[in-house]
Amino acid sequence: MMILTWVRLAVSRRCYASGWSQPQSVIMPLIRRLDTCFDLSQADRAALERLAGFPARDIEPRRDLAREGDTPHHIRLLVDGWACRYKTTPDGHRQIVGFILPGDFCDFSGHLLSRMDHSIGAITRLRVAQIAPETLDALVVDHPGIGRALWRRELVSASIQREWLLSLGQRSAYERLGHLLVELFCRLRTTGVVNHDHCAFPLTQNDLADATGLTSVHVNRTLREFRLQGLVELDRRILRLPDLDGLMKVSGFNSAYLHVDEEGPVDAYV
Amino acid sequence: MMILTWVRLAVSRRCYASGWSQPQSVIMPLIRRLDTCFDLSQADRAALERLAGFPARDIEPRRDLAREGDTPHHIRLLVDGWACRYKTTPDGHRQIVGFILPGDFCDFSGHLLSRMDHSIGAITRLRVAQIAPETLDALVVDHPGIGRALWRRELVSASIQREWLLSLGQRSAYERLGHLLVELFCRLRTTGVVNHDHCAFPLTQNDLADATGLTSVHVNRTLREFRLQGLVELDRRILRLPDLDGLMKVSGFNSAYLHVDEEGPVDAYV
DNA sequence: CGTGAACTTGACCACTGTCAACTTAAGTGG
DNA sequence: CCACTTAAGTTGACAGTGGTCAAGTTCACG
Repeated sequence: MMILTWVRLAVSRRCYASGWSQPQSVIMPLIRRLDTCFDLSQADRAALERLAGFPARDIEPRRDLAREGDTPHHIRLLVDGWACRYKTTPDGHRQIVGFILPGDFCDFSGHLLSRMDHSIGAITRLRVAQIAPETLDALVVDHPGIGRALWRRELVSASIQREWLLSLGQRSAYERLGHLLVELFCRLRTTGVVNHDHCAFPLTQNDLADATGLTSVHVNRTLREFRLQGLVELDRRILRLPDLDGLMKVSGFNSAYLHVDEEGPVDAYV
Repeated sequence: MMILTWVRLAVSRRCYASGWSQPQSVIMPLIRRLDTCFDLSQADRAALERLAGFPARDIEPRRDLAREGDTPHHIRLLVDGWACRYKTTPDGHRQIVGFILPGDFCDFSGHLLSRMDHSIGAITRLRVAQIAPETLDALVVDHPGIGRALWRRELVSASIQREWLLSLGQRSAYERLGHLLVELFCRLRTTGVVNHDHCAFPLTQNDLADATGLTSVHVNRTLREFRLQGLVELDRRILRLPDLDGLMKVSGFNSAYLHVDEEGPVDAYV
């Protein structure tokens, strides 16, 4: 109880009071993410750290960062907060197709493809750094290792999308929701915001519904079942997974698709 | 396993019977695909054409090219035939997460990520060219335009995956199946195997079910409804869409996500 | 305290899955 | 050429997962 209260305060400070990331650099979340997954040389790290002073700005929660059809002119790096990629059908149904966590790029692909094929929405208040394409261009030319790491991050995103397709197509509501919670928990660990068995979790049941292709009513029913079984506690924006292994088991979770701690081939081209 | 024998020129009877064009060279499908979508310079084209004599081999229909967990050592280019990417749940349900058409690479991402996070299965008999990573490496170093085109192809694949997520999560069985048929029809046009309103279509109703997250029984029922409405005729592996615009309408199809005929930013980095 | 967003629950039901039997098509060997 | 075999397609009866609708309650915040 005491712990939960402390975390809640920490969450508020982190997500809603801007200025959390002031003392640190805007680039730290990115470095941390690349570090845990890939092999950056000292020179690569140093080059990245030179971006530390990059200007960042805040985005209000529940606002759109980009819309389908936009042509992005900057490459935006999420420094703090949660965002999501989503698409809508002509008749207005929304599907969240991915979550963007600190250290992820927002419109990396939109830049190469000239138009966004999906929208990006802020879940919480966001802190976003804008990087000019030329800057990133120069960086990857001088440091192929960084370019490779960034591309591998894109490929991991594609892998996660494939796992979501498996979830939406073949898993039951119960497995689907459990799988998503485990995935987010695992990904959050690499950003260092998980304490033991719980973490800040700003998604509403409606967000979870849009991500799993369920209705919020059914998400609610499913969460109740998880709660009764002692597998998930989700209350006041705090997610607690008291039995992570058990939850992984019932949701058919295998972390291989996240490609964590995986070395790429040494001779890989950029 | 290197047991499979290399066959240089044999094109399967089945492929001819299905009405597929005979490939002049192993690299033509790739050039055609890159050409229709992106801007290749004359030098880029020439460099690609120098790969024309690359050895290709045939794969039996319904065999796996790769399995989840494999570490691919070649980059394989599909020259002729249809393949699919798929994943399975622990309890054996299969979800097709994408189709690989002539001119597509099979294990581009698997190479950079060291392990396949999904399997690749042959739908028809395949003709596949194996390209050594070093060869492709040298190619993209000498011709950044090719590298950019290849990466944009990967990003288009990711975009298609997102559209599938929208389908699986938010569209009805009817819309979902119609949407998939239109998508495949559009993509096949860029490979030049579509005649007016029909084309060879080797997918079984079971394949369609695994791709749409439905059962084959329900795919059958839905196809019947399309047939009665004069929107789809699918018989003996020939797909006919007599009213493409009508089918697009009822399935909520908007081709923007395929990023066809889209120019990227001129200053894009590789 | 008041207000709105988020959450919760129950009653009802439809879209799609399951099961099973049958038909048709395509290939195989005698 | 035909009988046999097997995969693919077709249909009906029935069931269940998850959606819809509607009425609450709780919570966060001004």
